[in-house]
Amino acid sequence: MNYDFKTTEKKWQDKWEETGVFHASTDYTMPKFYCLVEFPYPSGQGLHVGHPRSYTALDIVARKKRLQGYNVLYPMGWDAFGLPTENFAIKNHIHPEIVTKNNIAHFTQQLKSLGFSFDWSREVNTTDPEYFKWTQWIFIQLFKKGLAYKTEMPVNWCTSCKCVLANEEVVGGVCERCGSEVVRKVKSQWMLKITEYAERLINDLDDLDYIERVKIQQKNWIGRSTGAEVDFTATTGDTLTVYTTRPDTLFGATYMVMSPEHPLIEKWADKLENIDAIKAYRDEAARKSDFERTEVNKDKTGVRLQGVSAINPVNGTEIPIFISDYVLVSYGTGAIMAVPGHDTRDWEFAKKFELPIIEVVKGGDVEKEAFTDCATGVMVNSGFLTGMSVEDAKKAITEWLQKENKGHSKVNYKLRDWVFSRQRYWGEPIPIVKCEKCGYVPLPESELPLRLPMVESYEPTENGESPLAPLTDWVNTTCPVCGGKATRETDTMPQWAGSSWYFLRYCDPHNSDALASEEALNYWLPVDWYNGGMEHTTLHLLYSRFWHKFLYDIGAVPTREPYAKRTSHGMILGENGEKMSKSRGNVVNPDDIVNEYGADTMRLYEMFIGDFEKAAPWNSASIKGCKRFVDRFWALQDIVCDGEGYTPALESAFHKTIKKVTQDIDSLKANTAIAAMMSLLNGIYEQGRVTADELKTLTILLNPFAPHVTEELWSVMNFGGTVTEQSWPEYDEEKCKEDTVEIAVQINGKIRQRINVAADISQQDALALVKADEKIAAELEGKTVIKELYVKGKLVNIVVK
RNA sequence: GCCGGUGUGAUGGAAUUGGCAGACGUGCCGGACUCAAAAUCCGGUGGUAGCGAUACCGUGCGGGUUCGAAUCCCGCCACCGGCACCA
Repeated sequence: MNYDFKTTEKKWQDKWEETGVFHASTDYTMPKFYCLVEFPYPSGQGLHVGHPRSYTALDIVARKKRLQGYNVLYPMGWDAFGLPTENFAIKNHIHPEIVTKNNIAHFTQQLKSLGFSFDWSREVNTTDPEYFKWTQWIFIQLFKKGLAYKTEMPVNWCTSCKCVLANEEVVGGVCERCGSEVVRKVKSQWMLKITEYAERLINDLDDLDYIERVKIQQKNWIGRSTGAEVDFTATTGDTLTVYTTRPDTLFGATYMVMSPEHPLIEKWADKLENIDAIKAYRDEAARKSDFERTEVNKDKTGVRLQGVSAINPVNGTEIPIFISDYVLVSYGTGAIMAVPGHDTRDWEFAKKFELPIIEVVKGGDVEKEAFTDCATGVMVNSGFLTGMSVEDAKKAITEWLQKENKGHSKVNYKLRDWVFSRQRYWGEPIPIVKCEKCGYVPLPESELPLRLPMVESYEPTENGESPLAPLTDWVNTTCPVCGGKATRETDTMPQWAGSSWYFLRYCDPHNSDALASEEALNYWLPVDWYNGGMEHTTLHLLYSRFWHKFLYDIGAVPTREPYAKRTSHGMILGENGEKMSKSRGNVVNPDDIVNEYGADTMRLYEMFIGDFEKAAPWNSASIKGCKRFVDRFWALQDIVCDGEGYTPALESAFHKTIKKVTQDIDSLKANTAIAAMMSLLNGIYEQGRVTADELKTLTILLNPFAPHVTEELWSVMNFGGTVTEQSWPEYDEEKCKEDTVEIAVQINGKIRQRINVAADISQQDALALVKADEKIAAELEGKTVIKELYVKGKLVNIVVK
């Protein structure tokens, strides 16, 4: 009988929905396992074949954990605010709410057709007011603790989205989402003080089970460096403070550079003889886009300040000051001491402006290039530091600065505060009003959720205002504190807001008194296993760790960290090895695969495609192998024989396969788990029959991967109940071993023969057997044996001369 | 430039405390079934030489360590990802 996947898969999906068999239990005495995948943005394009790669992998984990007796939470929801929906809505004159609803319906149907064991009773949606009520609540708590503040500052402005972007959203100088040019624009913006958590965000990584590349990428992004702040005195009497990671080179500082935007420039305006040239340079720098300004290989430019110079605190030398756009206002103090002998950028600048270069660390040739090696150099021309190693000199000079009150050690981070406002409609309204008397005032919690007003037009404005700004009826309000005139904040939150805490809501999704009950959070947190894309490492993953730590600090959640374990899947590429995209015409639609081959085959194929962590090209031809596997498994029912337990020929194979599949699921190697089951299946067909017990074992093993065909087989075989009610099979370590093994026989490391021996044979016996072999005996004839090696169960190597 | 990763048959990929390279799948070749095709089943399939047993070569390139290297070390090359004037 052929396997009819179409009706069978639908039948079981309906049954799972009806019985709610995958709903997580609220029996908090059971051992728990919280298994999480990144919830999708329900785009108009529907599901991508990349989505099921992650969802299937953790579905396998979730299903196996349930069979092992855990209370498993494997939820799904929608990260539904965002620009594509808004843009589609604008173009087609449909409200974003409707667009979102339709997209979610489509996604839901697609996900259900793949048979994932999500707990649909806990579905969350970031655009649901009952959900974003709590997103707004968290924002208010941040505001109350001084971690949300509004400030005027230069921000990244996407010229196409007409909206500001967080630093994390600017990739290679262009907008992460649309690829358009990003320019600098001064705007008043809500900011979140993620920098306050920089140290903890780095340090706490140590105790987490994240794959190494995620940790490294987050650390690099946060960018901690240790150095010193040094106070130089300007000839105006002002203190000009710089940050440096090389305080040891202080004697080699021959000039200073301030960023063009440095505030002291304004202060010194009347003392600067060339103020016009300075202002012209600053204006030019301001006009440049981020991309132009940070282009690395461009020539150094700058202007020397005429009329003001600085005194090097360590030796009293008067040195010139420049402004140049290679110094950033937003990092350190916005000014540097330049040591051209030992910094590549300073060296280039010094060569161009013909400034003196002093060697203070021996080991290179500072006339040819900057010598930047810290490990081997010895201090020279450096007063009391001369003769020290770089490391010792750093300590000595920092102590000296501290003692002389001219500086101190200092840690800096590349991480910047998070720009949190967006000038768009389809996002959470920021629940703050501006009162003429009281300033910024949060809405009382009783007024949450603050809903989006219904509007006719939500097009972005050219002047950079939010589409909500013209709605005077909504904007004008009264101050919750004094009752006076006030206006609402019209910017909305970025898409990353709702996704920063959604995993908390799954624990208790219908709670109207709190983001989730204490009891539920105590039980479910932390997430035991979280899988998602590498592209979120410095965005969602970092943001949500920040929010979680904040919530921990105010006692709203019981754990310091949200996710105990983080893994990441590789991308599925198009058949031509390029990234899948409409414009490349290489997009594979998961619906087509499910229709043609069925969900089980699709799931197996996506897991079998290769190493889960690596990118893999789609290959239509290879799917057949998985389809054959499903059909051959189904056909096992035709060769079921009498008898119990495992047949002797296959007993060890079964134990080994159970072991392999069990371990491989836990280490995210579904590809080799499937290969092992294919091998076992081949072994069964070679034997020509299978016992009911054997079939039961294989069915349970395969169930997490191919849930439909396994349930159907279980049912037609009348094995009783359903597979989901069974227990995960156990293996016996002893029985994984074969009685006899084939070992390789090497002479001088080259294989000359293979022989069968008892698995537990001693070295002595093995060697005796080997030497009795005709071929080996002939090889050894007339040679001197120097060494004999035996690796148990693997090989014998005889070294001869 | 800095950080991380990858490189294995025709092809996707297996194999890591150093121990039989190429598991499993695809494709291809041959056979069975069929009027025929598809599907299915059986056998073969790294390269070179040979009828053959077998021999030699073989994991990006060049060295090294070792009885033994895809795996470890040194030096390169290519590709992918991230960061990038962060002092």
